[in-house]
Amino acid sequence: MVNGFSNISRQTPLPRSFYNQSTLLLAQALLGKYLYRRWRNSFLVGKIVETEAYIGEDDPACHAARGKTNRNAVMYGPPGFAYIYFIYGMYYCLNVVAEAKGFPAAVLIRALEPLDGIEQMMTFRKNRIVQNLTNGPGKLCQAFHLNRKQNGTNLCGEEVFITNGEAIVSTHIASSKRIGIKVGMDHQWRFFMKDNSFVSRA
DNA sequence: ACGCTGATGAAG
DNA sequence: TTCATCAGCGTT
Repeated sequence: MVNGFSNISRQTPLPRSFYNQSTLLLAQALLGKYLYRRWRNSFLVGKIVETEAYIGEDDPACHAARGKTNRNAVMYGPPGFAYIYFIYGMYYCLNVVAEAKGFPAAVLIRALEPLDGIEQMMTFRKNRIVQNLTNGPGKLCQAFHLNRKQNGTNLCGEEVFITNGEAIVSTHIASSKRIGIKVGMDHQWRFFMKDNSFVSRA
């Protein structure tokens, strides 16, 4: 144990092929996976426990609903890259680009269960309550120090990546309407772990 | 329930 | 250039 980090050996980043699949399947497949963020030769690590799918130009809630712009360009690129955008004047949200190049879709990472580097997360969040570090999309970006500099980052690289994590039983996954949007409410495209206390809301 | 905060993109 | 909007959070 050095500087609050344990010395667990990290797993191998998931390959690009993992991200090249249906956004709805990817959103569920990401549950239980581990998000790694390199920080000063150590890693901040969290288990993904809540996601949302945003799928193509026909999804009115998707940032690509009005076509390609500078802001959403990463979503139109190849899968397995980070789409990070600034929202509400003060927060960032982390998305994982899904599906083949040219089709704009992504999975929003909405909540994590902190696993390693918790002291560093507390510093970034200015909050010492573990429960309150990563239970929301803006919060987890603050805890993992993710911002516009990481927009477009290759998730098969060294700085930010996702590993196999833990196997999840499908019966432990629940779905609901997506949170914080006013359109596209006809879909249940939010997925989360039942009974995990780090999910952003019940 | 509301204020904070600023990038975004559509309208003019 | 102006303006409403916004995939959130913390405090009331």
